[in-house]
Amino acid sequence: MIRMSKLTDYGIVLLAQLAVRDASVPHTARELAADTRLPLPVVSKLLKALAREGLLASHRGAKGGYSLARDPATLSVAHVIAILEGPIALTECGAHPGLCVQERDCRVRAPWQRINEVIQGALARVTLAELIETATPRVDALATLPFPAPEAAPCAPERAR
Amino acid sequence: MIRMSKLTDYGIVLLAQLAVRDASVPHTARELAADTRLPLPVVSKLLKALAREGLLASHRGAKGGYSLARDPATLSVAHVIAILEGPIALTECGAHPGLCVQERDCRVRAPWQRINEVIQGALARVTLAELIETATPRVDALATLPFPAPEAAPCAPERAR
DNA sequence: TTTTACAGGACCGGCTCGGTCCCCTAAAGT
DNA sequence: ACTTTAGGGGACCGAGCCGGTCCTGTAAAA
Repeated sequence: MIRMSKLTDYGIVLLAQLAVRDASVPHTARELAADTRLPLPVVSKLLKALAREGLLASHRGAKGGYSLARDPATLSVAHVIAILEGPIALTECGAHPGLCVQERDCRVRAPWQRINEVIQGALARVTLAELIETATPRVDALATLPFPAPEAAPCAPERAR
Repeated sequence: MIRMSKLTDYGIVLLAQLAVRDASVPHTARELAADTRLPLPVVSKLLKALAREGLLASHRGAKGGYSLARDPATLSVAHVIAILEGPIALTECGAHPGLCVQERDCRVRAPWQRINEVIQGALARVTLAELIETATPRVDALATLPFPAPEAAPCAPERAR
């Protein structure tokens, strides 16, 4: 359903949790698992990946744990997603060009690319810092959207398939 | 990778194909399969679903086939996606509230909802008619984006995981 | 030198996705 | 009427990925 994987979601939750905690001391996987009520092995795996990718700094041994490697204000959601689950693209051809038989002369390819850019852009403009602001910021920003509004979308169905 | 399913992608391609062809006569699944180079059974299944959902009009029997049930200019991509793969939501809790243990007191829930709305909005503003315009329209529209730009996203990695 | 905690794997069951097949019914043509 | 065309609605199925577990290192602190 145009979902990102749960793992990625968890990863962001973990980063948010770290951003909220005392930054001067590392936090263990166990701790974060408890905070977020996620299974420890999963948390562990995620933290390792995030550390490997440079988003977290890891500290081994007793009194070890993980801490944010950068300012939450400079870390975009898009970045995290890209790291955790690869390039952001709704369509196959967006992520891995050259696999689709009809890529040449596909009538809808170009517009999809643009849609992808829009989504990528939207995600790139949200920082970890913003995610953890409790007050919902700037609701009016939603009013401004790219693409013209043809008739304000009569499209809010439920389930399907 | 924040993908929609191939089926959905195909569905949109099929709609686009129909929008491009002569609207005064129905087109068969076989025809459309040939046009799009997609396997016939898949095309068939998709067309059935789209017809059932009211996006296409179906005509049985000899000289039968499918035709668009509405003006391409009034059909949003978001609508098609919603029909073909359910509610648009990046996170589980967006589509099916009440399943996540940490939904209460989840620190990042609200912002995600807003991100979902942005994406939903972006998709809602693209019509089938726009998808098939060959000339790429309005590149400058991308400049205007919701959410502030913290540092214009240094995040275009490749692969991962 | 013992304990704590990360590093890096392998591994695995289940579910969904992409794809196929089959039998039925409706509409045209003859 | 009967045959042909083409959609309607299923069931079905294999492969792949996803979410989750586990185990064996190794580094750092006490």
